[in-house]
Amino acid sequence: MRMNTNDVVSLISKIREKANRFIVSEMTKYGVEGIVTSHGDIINALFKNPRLTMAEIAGKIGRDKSTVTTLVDKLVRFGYVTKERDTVDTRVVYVTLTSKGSELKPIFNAISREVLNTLYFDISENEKEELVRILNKIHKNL
Amino acid sequence: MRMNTNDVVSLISKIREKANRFIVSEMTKYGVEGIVTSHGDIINALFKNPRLTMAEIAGKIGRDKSTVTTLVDKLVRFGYVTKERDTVDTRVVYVTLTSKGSELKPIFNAISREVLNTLYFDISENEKEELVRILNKIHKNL
DNA sequence: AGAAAATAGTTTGATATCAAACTAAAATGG
DNA sequence: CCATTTTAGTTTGATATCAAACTATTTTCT
Repeated sequence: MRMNTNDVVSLISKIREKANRFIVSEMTKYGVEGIVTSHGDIINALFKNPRLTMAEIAGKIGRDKSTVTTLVDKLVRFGYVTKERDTVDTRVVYVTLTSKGSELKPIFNAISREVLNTLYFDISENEKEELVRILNKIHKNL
Repeated sequence: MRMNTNDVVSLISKIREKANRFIVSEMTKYGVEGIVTSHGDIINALFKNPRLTMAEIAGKIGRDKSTVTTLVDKLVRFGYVTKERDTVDTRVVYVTLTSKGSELKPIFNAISREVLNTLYFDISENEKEELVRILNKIHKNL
């Protein structure tokens, strides 16, 4: 099969948008509103490391530090995280999960499973492995 | 291999962002600046149909009509397209390529080849077909 | 010790994106 | 024929995104 570049890139774009909409929609079902996937990336990063600097978050989620400022401030407003300035190096700001933020963990896990089940419906283990292997090659190529 | 949902979705997101950056960067190399991939989608649509309504463009590129208004206005400012109101149904606005817009065709084709060559480096025809087949399944699932 | 450079994070400005509301025109139905 | 509904596109407001510039602090170098 011979196909246009744009087909694959376009296909990947469409899948990504559909997946993002799916995730946002599932969040809403669990009563978690106003959160988009970038917020989710931050919270997931904090599940793994309960206390991160703004710079660490930016690095982990692949967003500009100015973007992270805006995203984190929104999560603060929603009560999911707190910001605190380091007392030793007052340039540094730490972000930590609140108890409300921690409560999102089972919800995020459930949504992950739902996305996984939907996305991988009728796709064999072989195909999954093949997909990830090829996508990793492509990721490396770009 | 057992992996997290977010890994695949995240991988797809990263590839899409890298591909978009690659394309924007290539555009700049050809002296085409200020154009992002959504503008490119509009121009590609016009390569196939030299005259489209705003609504048709929105449908073809999968963007909201208000977004298309903003994107098309920018392409007008840059001299790549013109807008003209239908004389029969004055609600309707047609978008057409200018000669300057048409000149982008060989550039877009060249960039497509470059993206293709880079993205598919060291990936066999078999792998390409497998990738597209599985991605289409996923797209359908979501 | 103090100046210069580097760093952390915020602010500013621009842009793409969407949803909702709006304006204006066309279509529909009574 | 006219009122109502529908449609096309624009405008408004909000938000995520980035780059550049900025402020404040720390580190480095002389």
